Amino acid sequence: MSTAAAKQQEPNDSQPLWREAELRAADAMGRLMEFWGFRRHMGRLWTILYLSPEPMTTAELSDTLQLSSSAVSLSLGELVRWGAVRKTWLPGERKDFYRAESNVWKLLRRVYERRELNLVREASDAFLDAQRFLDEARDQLGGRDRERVDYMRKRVSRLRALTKTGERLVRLLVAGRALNPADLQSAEEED
Amino acid sequence: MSTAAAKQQEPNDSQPLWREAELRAADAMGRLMEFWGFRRHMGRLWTILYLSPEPMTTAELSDTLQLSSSAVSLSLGELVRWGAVRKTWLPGERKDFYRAESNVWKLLRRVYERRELNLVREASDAFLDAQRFLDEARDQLGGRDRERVDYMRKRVSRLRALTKTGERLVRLLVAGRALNPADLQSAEEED
DNA sequence: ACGTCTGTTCAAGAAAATTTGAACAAACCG
DNA sequence: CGGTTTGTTCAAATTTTCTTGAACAGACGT
Repeated sequence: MSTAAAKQQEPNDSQPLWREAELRAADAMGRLMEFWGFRRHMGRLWTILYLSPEPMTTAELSDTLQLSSSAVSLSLGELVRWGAVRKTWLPGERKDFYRAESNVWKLLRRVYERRELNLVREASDAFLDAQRFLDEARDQLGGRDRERVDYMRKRVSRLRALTKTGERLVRLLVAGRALNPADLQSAEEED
Repeated sequence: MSTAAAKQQEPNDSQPLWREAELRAADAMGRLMEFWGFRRHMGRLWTILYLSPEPMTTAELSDTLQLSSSAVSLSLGELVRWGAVRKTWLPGERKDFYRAESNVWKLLRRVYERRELNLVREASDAFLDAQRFLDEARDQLGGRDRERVDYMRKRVSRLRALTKTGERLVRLLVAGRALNPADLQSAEEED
């Protein structure tokens, strides 16, 4: 009965007994996601879906988390774009239903592939740009200034090596291969 | 001459030739840091210091990046707390000088140890809490509702396993050991 | 075709964060 | 000491991000 009632938008006073547990888990995931650079609601919504044996509607979600329908629509749409949530339709129902993609590892790989890889590549390109500017400057300078530019060139190239290493690391992660930090450290030596 | 002049707060029009390169690199790192959840200025300041052969003063830094002295003080202080920048003093100088910690790997480890480890542990604890609430609820329910709670318990315990795995992963990273994603995936099975 | 039910988009309002100048404090010099 | 230089803290102001309600659009059943 309580299960069935939960399906309708039910008055705030008769929450299912497990609601508290649900919310705690959702909030924990929300904090993780927020820290990781996503909207906090994405983590919360995903968790509610992940904990539900049945696909849910936006109405149930906004009821559970006390969110406006537009907030749900926004974050849910983003989750769908990231492949973290799937739309499904139940026969005889007009509403959209949603279920969580439950393979978290797959999700992680996708995010790293689409987002982190980009990020690190852009940084790498920017360092390359910086190097070009330094090369230009070097040609016009001599003496102490040229020495200084040479120092900077070494440092920038080390930064670039770092991002390249990061790129490699993310690629390995995305490919599901083993990571060996020893490789990573090799890019660094003291001064 | 230009080198010496840069030491004083110099009028905006006579920038050293390498300034552009410096700024590009600094901005790239700023974006990385911001994405990683730090103040963007932390990345920029660190980079300027990292590219300088000599320790620098706050005045030089605020001049280079066009930041107010309070902004420099704030972000620089945070960098010092993270061990990413060191104060040094030059004989005969009253000002504080700063130099960048140049072992980036060491920095990464420190951040993961202090920040990410905490984060993941808190999430883990929250999931544990959620489990307790579910156990309580389970005792008071029967039939479909109990089944539903049991489903949720399985799922929450999978989330908890996930954060535990994350914790292990961060520990390995911090210890500089090899990471094997095969271990990580083991925590997951479809439904 | 019309009215109803769903979901999305948008712009205004609210909330949160960053930024800054000024006040304060501390160290140093003569 | 008194004055100067340097660094930090604070609260106000700005910017940015989030949130929401209302308008819009699409699909469906009658």
